Amino acid sequence: MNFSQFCPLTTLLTPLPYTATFLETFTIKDIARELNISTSTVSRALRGSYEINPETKRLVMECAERLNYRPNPIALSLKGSGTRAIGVIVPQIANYFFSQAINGIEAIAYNRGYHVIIFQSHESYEREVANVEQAMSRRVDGLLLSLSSETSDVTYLRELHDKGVPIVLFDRVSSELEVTKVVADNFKGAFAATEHLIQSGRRRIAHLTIQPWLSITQERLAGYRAALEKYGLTYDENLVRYGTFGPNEVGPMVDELMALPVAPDAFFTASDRLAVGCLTALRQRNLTIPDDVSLIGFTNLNVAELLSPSLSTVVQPAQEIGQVAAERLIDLIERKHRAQPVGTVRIATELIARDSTRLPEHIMARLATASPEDQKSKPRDFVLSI
Amino acid sequence: MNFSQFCPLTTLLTPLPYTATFLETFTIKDIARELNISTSTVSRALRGSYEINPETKRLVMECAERLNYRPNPIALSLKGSGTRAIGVIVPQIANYFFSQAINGIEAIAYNRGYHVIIFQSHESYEREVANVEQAMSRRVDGLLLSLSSETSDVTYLRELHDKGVPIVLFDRVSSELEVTKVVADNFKGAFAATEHLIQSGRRRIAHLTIQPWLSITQERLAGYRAALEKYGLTYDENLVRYGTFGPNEVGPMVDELMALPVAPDAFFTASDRLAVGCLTALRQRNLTIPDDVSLIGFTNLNVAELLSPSLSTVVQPAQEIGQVAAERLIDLIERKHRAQPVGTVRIATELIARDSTRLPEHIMARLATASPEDQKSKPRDFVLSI
DNA sequence: TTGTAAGCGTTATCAC
DNA sequence: GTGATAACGCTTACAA
Repeated sequence: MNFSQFCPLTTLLTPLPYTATFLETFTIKDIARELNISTSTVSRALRGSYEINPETKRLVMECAERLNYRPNPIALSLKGSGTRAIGVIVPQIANYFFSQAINGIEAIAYNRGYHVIIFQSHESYEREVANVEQAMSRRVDGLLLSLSSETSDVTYLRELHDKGVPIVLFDRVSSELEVTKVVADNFKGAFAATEHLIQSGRRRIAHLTIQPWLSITQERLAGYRAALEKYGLTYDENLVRYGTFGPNEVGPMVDELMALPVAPDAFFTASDRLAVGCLTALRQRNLTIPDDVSLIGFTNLNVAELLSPSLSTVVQPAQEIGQVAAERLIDLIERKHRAQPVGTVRIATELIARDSTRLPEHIMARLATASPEDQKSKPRDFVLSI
Repeated sequence: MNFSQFCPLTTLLTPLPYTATFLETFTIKDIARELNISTSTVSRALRGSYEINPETKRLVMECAERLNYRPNPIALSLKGSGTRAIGVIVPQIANYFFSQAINGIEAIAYNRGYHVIIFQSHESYEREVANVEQAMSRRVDGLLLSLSSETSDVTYLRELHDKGVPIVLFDRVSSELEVTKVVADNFKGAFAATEHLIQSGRRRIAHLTIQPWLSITQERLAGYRAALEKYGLTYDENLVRYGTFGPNEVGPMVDELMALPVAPDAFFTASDRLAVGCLTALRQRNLTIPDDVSLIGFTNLNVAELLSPSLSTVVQPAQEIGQVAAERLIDLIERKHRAQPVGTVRIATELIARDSTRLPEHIMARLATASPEDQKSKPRDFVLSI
């Protein structure tokens, strides 16, 4: 599409010059042609680089403005000046955590003039690699990714990183990669959740969680154990279950746990799905909250709100994680910090406690008067002897 | 990065030639240089166009394979052969409907070799226009969009469409644009919801809905009215409320409605948010479901599941809408159908009825024995005289 | 059947 | 200060 096509000479001579409308796309060539100067001059004027005649510059700017000139990002990319696009690879978009994270990413990216190209790995290692390759072939300026649960070998990312490609991991990170990472403070979150359950009078806290090899799983488990330890409760591995539970698999798991010699009096779940699955299972089995058990989830705010008032929760700061991750990545891309310290940023989680977690007051009162030994030795009595 | 850099001549002469590893990026030049032929020959061999010496072709293919050659999509775009990317513009990613829709879009796009570039309008007309402009400047092959609630003037899209840019609208569509549209069957969905409430014994059904000028709002209202009419109930505009309610604005609305001379005995809400807000408001006011009122929402499946068993719902087929929209768009881009009929595709909605909507059996029984006139004349008596 | 050269929009490196 | 020119990776007339 050439300028002359829209702006015949006669128009050029009129006092009111042709003005571009929405989405007509002009190039520096068009500007050069109208002003009878060379494209290089136009280019220079536009980015104000070399010393250029102020008058020429003014003319160029004015003309560019009038024609609504927009540099062609594709040509820029070909020249190697970056695409101002970042690739985001997540396991699933239709997962509240990730869609909120993407929301945060997009907000930052937009403000800083970047675009977001989304890829889903669908929890498949192979597809994740393909996605990365695709993103690179589109010459994204950087990569933001949350690893698939299948991914254990990250050498392909290390190669990339060694080649200088800016990479930031978020949420699902790998300890085998020395890149910037942004995660929720899973340890503190799990600690707070467990502590809250203990302070609510619970002693046998089951923990339903996801794949054991994920860093987030390990951190949460560590927080859970640390809280138990602080209150002198023994860690019982029978109470911890790992997996990729479908909605109908949580029920049997709950049954199994409730059939233990000493059944749990609380559940701490590690995800939206698990929280919902567990809640449903408990309801179906006519177990009431908080009389029979407590439930606390590691969930996203909106999900927690939907489930309210049944669910106490540790809120995952999904959006903020996305924001911080995007910020760090773009800083890296633009080399804001010559030597950005490669480290892990932990975003604080928030505990939202609902009454449903807490034992009824009269039982709490009884608990308070019991000696600590008493509490430890016969914990379930206090809870289920209602 | 040149081939010679990785593949010194000596290597070339060995029986086991150099093989590229992940993400080394070679060009047709590299292939040409290694095979001592011209880049054009390589290009032709690669896309099998002109008749080319089968042997040459074989050599080229083999070499391309070995070097893991990937055409540079940016160079292709510059040539004007399309970017194999589609722009998706939605009001909000972190909205379950849209994230599911995007999920469907991405799935189809991936299968057909396209990438998805996401933009959020944040319900702002201005930003929507900016997004479209950005998408076009990135030379996306087509546009998939769901209009912001602020958008009433769509001439900018008409211009684009007239220029031949493939466009498909989904969910939030405009009647002023003659493009392919993909929407949920809002009329039937609303009809089914309303009918279900009526069949569950309700007679004064309030309808909380979103902005009145949106097509989806109008279609739903039409379905609601049609169902009322079918059962001989009069339409009362006092029972219909429009708006962009925040979570704390639904409560007062519910109060207002319950304070009407003849209060509603059911609520039909038009979105996740409204359903949740309404549910919360009812709970806070100690109104029980279904004893006091019924509630049915126009929501997404996962949200409904989260709220289960409190909420009967008409499920929005978000993912399928995304899939169909993406399919139609890519068909358009690839001109599968020379003259694709421009029309509106309506994806069926599904009614999920939970017991919570239905009046208790003994009341239903009383209702059944009452004469139709009786039912019409004193509807609330039947419902609230429990 | 293959090679040469122009061009897509832009910037950088030269000259002038 | 400004204008040619080459280059980015690729496709495609046109020539050979």
